[in-house]
Amino acid sequence: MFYITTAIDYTNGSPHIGHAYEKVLADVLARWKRMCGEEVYFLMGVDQHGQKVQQKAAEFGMEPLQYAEEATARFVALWEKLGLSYDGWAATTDPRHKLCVQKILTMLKEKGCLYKKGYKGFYSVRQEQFLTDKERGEDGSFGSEWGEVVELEEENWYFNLSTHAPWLKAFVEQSDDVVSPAFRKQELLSAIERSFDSDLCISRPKERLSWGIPLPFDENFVTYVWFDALINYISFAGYLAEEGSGLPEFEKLWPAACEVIGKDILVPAHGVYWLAMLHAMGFSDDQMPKLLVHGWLNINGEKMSKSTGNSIDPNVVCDVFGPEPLRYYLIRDTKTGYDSDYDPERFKMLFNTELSNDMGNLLNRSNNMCQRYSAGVVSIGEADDELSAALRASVVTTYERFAAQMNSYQCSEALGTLNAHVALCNSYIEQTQPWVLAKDEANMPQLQRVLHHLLESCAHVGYLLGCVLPDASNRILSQLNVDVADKSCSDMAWGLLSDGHLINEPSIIFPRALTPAEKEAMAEKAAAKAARKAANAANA
RNA sequence: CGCGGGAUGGAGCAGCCAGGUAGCUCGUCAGGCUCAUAACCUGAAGGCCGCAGGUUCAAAUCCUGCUCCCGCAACCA
Repeated sequence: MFYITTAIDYTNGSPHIGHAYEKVLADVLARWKRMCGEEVYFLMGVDQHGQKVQQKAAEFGMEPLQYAEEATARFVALWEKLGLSYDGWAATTDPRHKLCVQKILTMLKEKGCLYKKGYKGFYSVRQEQFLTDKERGEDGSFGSEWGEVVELEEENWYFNLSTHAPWLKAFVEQSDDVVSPAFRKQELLSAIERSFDSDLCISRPKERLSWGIPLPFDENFVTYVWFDALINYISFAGYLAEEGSGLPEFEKLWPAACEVIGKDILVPAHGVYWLAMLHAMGFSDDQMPKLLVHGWLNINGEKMSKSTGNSIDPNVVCDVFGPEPLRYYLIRDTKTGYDSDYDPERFKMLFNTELSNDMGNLLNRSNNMCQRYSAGVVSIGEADDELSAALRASVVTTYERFAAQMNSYQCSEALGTLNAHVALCNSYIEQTQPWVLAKDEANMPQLQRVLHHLLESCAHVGYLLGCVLPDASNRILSQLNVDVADKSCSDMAWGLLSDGHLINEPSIIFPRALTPAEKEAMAEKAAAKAARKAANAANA
């Protein structure tokens, strides 16, 4: 079982393109594992409690639940649009989740992991949060942005994080795959150091914050939103679930094979709090989830932020380019784990070159020639030649490389592997020159061989593309009249097309995205080239 | 000395862990082809691999020091 989760998005605003990237990445991995024949459970969701939601709701004169549900609807609508194939939905206001959180709190209290303590500090009434020395200005006072600051003393419940720190440090040190990419480990280890001398406050007094899950043993408090949110990964996997809850069987899913998160929430939330929480609940070392940490999509090298107004709305991008081109761009132009830069020009370039010119055009020209020279019928002969053998060998290595790269989360590189085979096919056409072969009936066997090799290649490309672009994959395979629905990746081998196989009419899979001005510029360029050629011919 | 990431032809990146003639995509230029979405194929130009030392027969790659950029450290994928 491959249990994959994403961070649950906070419902205090609208999704931006970074949210979309994370979900598409997880979806691609989930689809890939399904293609490999593995059983997959893919969980996504929303984090609906907490202060920011309560504040936002108040701003709009709404109840927190109503506000959270409206925000949730915006996320769900985008996920629909992007074709995400999630199996479970984790909304933290779900009663089943609340029950699980409360059971865990009770259990931890019984185990002696929770305690109540007073805290005295400076509190910003406007921002509704405690301030630390870091918020103090040069002169030691708090800036005017905090409004009225009062010294406040209150009691709260704490989780004994520091008690688990030595275990956590040892666990992370010896593990070579708890977090990937590996370079994040150092960052995590230094964050763990900081947790040695401070416990985690896991409650908020109700008079300050009511929008949360009440502590089962102290009605005056609600649960801190991170403590609530992190539990979604197990609550919606069926942990401590009641009979008839409709949730999955926990023992089948856990531990999560892959929890996809952004680099900002590795520390302290997932790398420290979450692992320590699980350990406190009694999960053993081999029951710890694996974290896949991705980078950020920047805009012109700068962090995307609502305050500077450079946030990109994925809905708009979908409307302009379509959801699948967006999926392709996000995966292709981002090296998993690192930051990347959102650039509409590169977006168009990658789509037009790799998908339209190379892959789409390959299918189109292959299909066209098959229609023209062989009435859409594939025939398979006995003879062979070196170029064709090399093409078949490439299909084998393409599967091997693609699988290795996807299994190590290098999705962009996997698409590069696919493109390399496409380029080989285009080169194969130039070398075999089917349009020349077609001129002489005697060359028919060779021509048939070339067409067969091209179309079979296209079918494999279309199949592998399915984890990133499911819709385009279906269109390619249906054009080739190939059904691979019940095949897993390991079943795939040369021989999808049998002798006499009939393919369907060609149609453009990836129409080039060009503005009228760009089209005109291309036409001019082509005309100039033709004119130059004519002049050369005249000179000769 | 807080922590992490980055600096490679005009642009974006790979290569670095396991030293050995610098690779990919786009762009530019020149050819070729006409099956195809004015697409495709071939070739060329363009880089002293951030700087300075060191180790070595040999350094983009290992070591030391430095410079510059980005992020985290403080609700935010």
